Amino acid sequence: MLKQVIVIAGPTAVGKTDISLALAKEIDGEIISADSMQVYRGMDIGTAKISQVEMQGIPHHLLNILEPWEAFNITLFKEKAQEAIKDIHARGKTPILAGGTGFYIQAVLYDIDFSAENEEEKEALRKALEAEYDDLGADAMLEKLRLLDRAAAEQIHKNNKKRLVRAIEYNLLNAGAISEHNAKQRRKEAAYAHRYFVLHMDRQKLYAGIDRRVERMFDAGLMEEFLGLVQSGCHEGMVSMQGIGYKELFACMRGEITLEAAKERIKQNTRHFAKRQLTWFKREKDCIWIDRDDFVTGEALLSHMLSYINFRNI
RNA sequence: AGGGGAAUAGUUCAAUGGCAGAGCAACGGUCUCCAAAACCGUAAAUGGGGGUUCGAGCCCCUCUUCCCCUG
Repeated sequence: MLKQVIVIAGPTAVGKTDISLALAKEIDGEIISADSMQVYRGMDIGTAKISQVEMQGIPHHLLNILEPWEAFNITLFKEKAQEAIKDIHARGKTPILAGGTGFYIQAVLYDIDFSAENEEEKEALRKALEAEYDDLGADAMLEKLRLLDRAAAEQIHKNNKKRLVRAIEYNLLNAGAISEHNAKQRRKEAAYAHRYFVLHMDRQKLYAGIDRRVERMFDAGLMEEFLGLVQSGCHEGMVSMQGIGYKELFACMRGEITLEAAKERIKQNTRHFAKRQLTWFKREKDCIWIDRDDFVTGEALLSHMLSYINFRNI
């Protein structure tokens, strides 16, 4: 019989943190953060990370596990999340996977297979292919992929350098075609008995909330946090510094744009991000969509969610 | 009040009197090793009224609105 996992997802700033906490208290759960940026230590304000005090004793996993100069990716996330789930189950508790990175949630929930490739070999090949893309152009690279994997070439747009390069790379490093691998992964059944909640609200309200939250981040010292990270050696090339709320501040620091412009850019990027998150969740199967506006109080929302959770047969 | 200038998509700007375009925003989508990343698509405009012309965003008259200068 499959073990249980609760998922709480939704766009940024919709209020996942509060609800996850409330639910964890109610069902004796522990929270696993499904977030690609909150894994980094020292990036607290810009990622809207929950503080130690706010956790109220509920264990949180996968927060602050890396330094900002370390690289993080879905393979690492999946590994660590699965470890945490196993550990929580072993202690008789319920794991609550909470966060906004849909890709990460999917990888864990469906136990997506990320083939073990030789890291050094892969990195070298990727660099070479990226250089080739820049030299020969998109059309030539798409043609290259077409010869290796016709189906993949039809699915990937030639302008999407990252994915085009990854597809060629996969086909050169592995026995099969990436299109077949992907098709196989897509057919997988969920690895856990789960309830996949997606929180959402009126788009205009969400956007207004995002704008307010960015203002609060600056009031709370986002610029100081950023400058501290730069001082300790963080630069634009790092994965962590691709985070919204940080990447925009480099131009500001160099005097290329004003602080006000940087703020606006952060708001804009966050709104775009929220939209992309929603697009992802819309495509995900078996989601229970919860409109926050339908519930006046947190208690009402919580009891609604609990009505979906049956502990004998989830 | 007088003089001058402007008015094109939500916005910033294009368009010899000859098929009104672009960037950004909005909206929709893709996604299986950087995913807070990367990429794709859609909709959307000539301020109102008259005139000249085969044909007007463009020329003329008028109204409206905005900006600048003078008092």
